Amino acid sequence: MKDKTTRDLIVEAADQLFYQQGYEHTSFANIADAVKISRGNFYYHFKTKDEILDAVIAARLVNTQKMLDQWEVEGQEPIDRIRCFIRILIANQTKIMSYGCPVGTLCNELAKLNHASKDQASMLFTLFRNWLGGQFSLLGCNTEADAMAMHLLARSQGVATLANAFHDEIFIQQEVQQMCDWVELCKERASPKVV
Amino acid sequence: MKDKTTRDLIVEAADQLFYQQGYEHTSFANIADAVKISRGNFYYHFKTKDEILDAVIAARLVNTQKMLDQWEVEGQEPIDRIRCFIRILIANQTKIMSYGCPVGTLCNELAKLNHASKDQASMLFTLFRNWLGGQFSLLGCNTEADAMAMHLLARSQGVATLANAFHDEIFIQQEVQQMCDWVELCKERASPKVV
DNA sequence: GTCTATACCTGGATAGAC
DNA sequence: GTCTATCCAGGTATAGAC
Repeated sequence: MKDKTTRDLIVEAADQLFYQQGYEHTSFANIADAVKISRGNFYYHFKTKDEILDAVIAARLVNTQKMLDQWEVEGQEPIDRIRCFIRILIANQTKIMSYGCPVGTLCNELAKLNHASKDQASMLFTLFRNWLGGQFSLLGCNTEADAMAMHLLARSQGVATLANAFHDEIFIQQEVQQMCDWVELCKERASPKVV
Repeated sequence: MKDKTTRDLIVEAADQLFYQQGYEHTSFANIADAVKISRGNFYYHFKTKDEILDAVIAARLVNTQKMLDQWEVEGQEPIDRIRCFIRILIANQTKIMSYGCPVGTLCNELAKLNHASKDQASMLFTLFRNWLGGQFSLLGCNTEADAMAMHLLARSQGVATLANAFHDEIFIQQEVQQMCDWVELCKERASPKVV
């Protein structure tokens, strides 16, 4: 269970490099160097570059789902769980300022390439969307739960894009605070405290 | 004043292609085809691909400034002008759903390439930021004007990213409406109507 | 200013030895 | 399963004729 196969190592390295350099800009040589295997060996594990991309997306889907499951445990109330989501902007702020959001930037790139796997990449967003939608439902925002999930997802995406462009972590923190306030407000509107 | 030079045509074609396909994915051959000149001729006008990128960014800066100046004329009140900004999401929704925001996606790509011109590309955001900041100041939100500009910029970026991933124009329209409502609220808070 | 031809390199992909 | 050697396409860039 502990030692990773070469295939796993390739996927892991590719995942990182695709994030940091972009899919197209990352060559087999780059990945091979990172894993410390020869380029030829590569093709034993993956026949094409597209196959690696698919494997990377699949791995991200699994890891994302795990993270969501984890938040389900960590956050007692729906509002706490939503805050877990918002706070990834803080937790990952250094990376975000350098490379943007891993999901958003990948979707952007694949859309421009009109790549066959672009819809698969969007599934990463769908995972967050559905999970957030579920939390907003639990919060009492039944009819608008999905719209609110999309709204929050969009705001966090925008923050990542601008934080990347301006390298501004104060901005991230301000916006995170505002998003938390907004969720709080949503909750109160959905089930007003009886005073 | 009317006939465009070959250089202008190259910049125009490159601008479009960089937007639709991304900078890296666009080859000289692509641009040459679009302009209907030979690849060789290319190098008479630009020595390297980076030079074309710089020219494209410079052109976008000029065009963006023109657009902002235009909004200054079109919108009587600051709030009308800010609405001009918000509504580009609607005006360009088809393109946005296919290729995302031209500014955000370019900045993302150049950041990953760690390209020398990435800061120049971010200047496009700065143009919007400062202009919006000016409008929010006029609206009466003096101390927070810049933060509000950044907030609105971020929200529109996020909307573009998700609209691209989900190809959802209803979502764009809903979010545009919410942004307009938010600006309205900002205005009222800054200078409350005396009833 | 525009063209053709071409040099040169990188990157994806294959073949076959070990 | 991993390696070396190699092929081939495509992309940047140059030279030089017109």
